[in-house]
Amino acid sequence: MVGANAVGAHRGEAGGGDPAAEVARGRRPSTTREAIARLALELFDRKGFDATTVDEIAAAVGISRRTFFRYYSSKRDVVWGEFDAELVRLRDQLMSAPQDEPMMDVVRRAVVATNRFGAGELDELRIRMGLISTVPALVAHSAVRYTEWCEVVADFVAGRVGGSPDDLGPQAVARAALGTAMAAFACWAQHDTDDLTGEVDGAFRLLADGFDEDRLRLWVHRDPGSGTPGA
Amino acid sequence: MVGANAVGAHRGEAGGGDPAAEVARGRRPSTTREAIARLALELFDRKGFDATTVDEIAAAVGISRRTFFRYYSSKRDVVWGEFDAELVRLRDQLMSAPQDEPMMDVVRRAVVATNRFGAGELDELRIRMGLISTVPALVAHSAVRYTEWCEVVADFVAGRVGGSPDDLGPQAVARAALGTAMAAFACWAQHDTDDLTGEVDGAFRLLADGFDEDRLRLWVHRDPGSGTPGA
DNA sequence: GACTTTATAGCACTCGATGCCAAAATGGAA
DNA sequence: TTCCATTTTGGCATCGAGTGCTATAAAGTC
Repeated sequence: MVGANAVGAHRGEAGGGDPAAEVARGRRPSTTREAIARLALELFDRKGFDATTVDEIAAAVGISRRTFFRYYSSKRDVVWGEFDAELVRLRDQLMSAPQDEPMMDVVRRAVVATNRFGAGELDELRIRMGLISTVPALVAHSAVRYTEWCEVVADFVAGRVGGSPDDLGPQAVARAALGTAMAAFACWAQHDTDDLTGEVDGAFRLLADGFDEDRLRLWVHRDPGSGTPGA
Repeated sequence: MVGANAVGAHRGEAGGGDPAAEVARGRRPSTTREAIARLALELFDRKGFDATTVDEIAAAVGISRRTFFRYYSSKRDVVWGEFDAELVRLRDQLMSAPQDEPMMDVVRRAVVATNRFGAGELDELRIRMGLISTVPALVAHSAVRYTEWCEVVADFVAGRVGGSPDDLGPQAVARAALGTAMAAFACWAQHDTDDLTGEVDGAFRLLADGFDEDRLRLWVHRDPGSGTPGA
C-alpha cells in the first residue's frame, strides 16, 4: 500500500496520562481523526459538502471507505471535530461557578469561556460554523449534537431552581440559551467581525434582559467595536 | 390495479377559491397527502420511525414507492403535515399586532394563537411532536423546518428594532423564541398535561423576564393547573 | 516462527432519494 | 368513436450514506 504508516510517530503517547502506559500492540493506525478532518474540510470548502462523497474523502486521506467510517460514524460528524470535549468544559464551567452568582450570568460566562479561540483556530472554525449553519444536511445534524449541549445547561438550571432537567423551566432556559449562542455563531461566521467573544457576550446580555425592545434597538444601532450597550 | 380511484370524489374542489375552476383533466390522483400521513403515522407509532420503510408505507397506502415521493419529498416530511400553512398564520399574527404592543408580548401571543388545537387534533399532534422531539432523524430534520419559522420571527423583530433580519439581534430573539416554544412542545408531548396553551404561554413569559431566577423557581414549584405565576 | 492483538480493505447489502420513460387514466375535440 | 392533450402513476436504473461480516496485513510477544 502506498503511504502506509505515515503516522508511525503517534505510538508512545499515553492518551490521557495512563500510568500503565501499555506498549501499544497490534497494527498501527494509518491516519488520525485530525488528518481526516483537515482534508475533508478542505474538500467541503472547495466543492461543497453535498458534492463531496465519502469515497473522495477516503481517497484523499489514502484509506478505504470502510475505514473512514471507523474514524467518524458519519460524514456529518467530521465537521464537528472534538465537540464532546467542549461539552465537558461547559459542564465544568457551569458547575464551578459560585452559588451566589446570578444564574444567567453564570450561563453567559460559561458559554463565553468555552468559546475562546486563538487566532490560529479562527479560520478553520469559521469554515466549520459556516457549514454547520448553512448546509441543510448539517443544519439538521446540528440539532442532534446541540441536544447534548442543552442537556448540560438544563442540568445546571435544574440544580439552581429545582425540579428535573426534563421539566419545562430548565428546558426552556437551555434551548433559549442554545438559540442565542447559535445566532451569535452564525452571525459571526457570516460577517467580517473578528470579535466572536463580544458577539456571544452581547447576545446573552440581551437574553438576560428578556430581549427588552429598547435595549435591543440600542444594540442593533450600536457603533461596531464600541463595546456592549447596556452591559 | 386494486383499489384504484378510491378518491374519485376529490375532483371538483377548486383548490383555494380559484374562480376559473378548471375542470381537472388527466388521471385522478389515487390518494391524498392526508391519507398517506394517517397510515404512515400509524406505522411510525406502532413500529417506530426508523423501522418503517418507505416501501411499507407505500404498500399500506396502495401506491408505489416512487409515487410516495411525489406526495412527500422525504419520509421525514410526513411527520410535519401542513407546516407551511402554519408559518403563514404565524406571519399574519405577528404583522397584524398593534405597533404599541410590546414586542415580546406580540411574539408570545402569536405563538400561542398559532398553536391552538381542537381536542380532536391533540392525540395525533402528540404523536407528531413526540416523534419530532425524540427520534434522532426527526430531531435533525426539525432544525431545517424550524429555520423557516425563525425567519418569520426575525423578519418581525427586524421590523420593530431596525436592521436586517440576518443581524444578531433579530436572529437571537428568533432562535431563543424557537427554543422556548420547542421546550414547551417537547414537555407537553412527553407529559400528561393537556394544557398546551398554558405551557407555551408560561414559557414565553419566563423568556420575556430574562429567565429571572426567582420567577423561574416559582414556576418550577408551581401548583399544576393553578395558572401562571408572575403573569 | 507461532500466537495474539489491532487496524485495515473489500464485499454484499439495506435504505433513502432522484431521474427517466413508458403506461394508465381522464376530459375534450374531431 | 377515435384521436389528442394532460396528469398521475409505476418500474427501472442509479447514486450515495451507512452497516455487518470476513479475510488479511502489520505490529508486539513468547
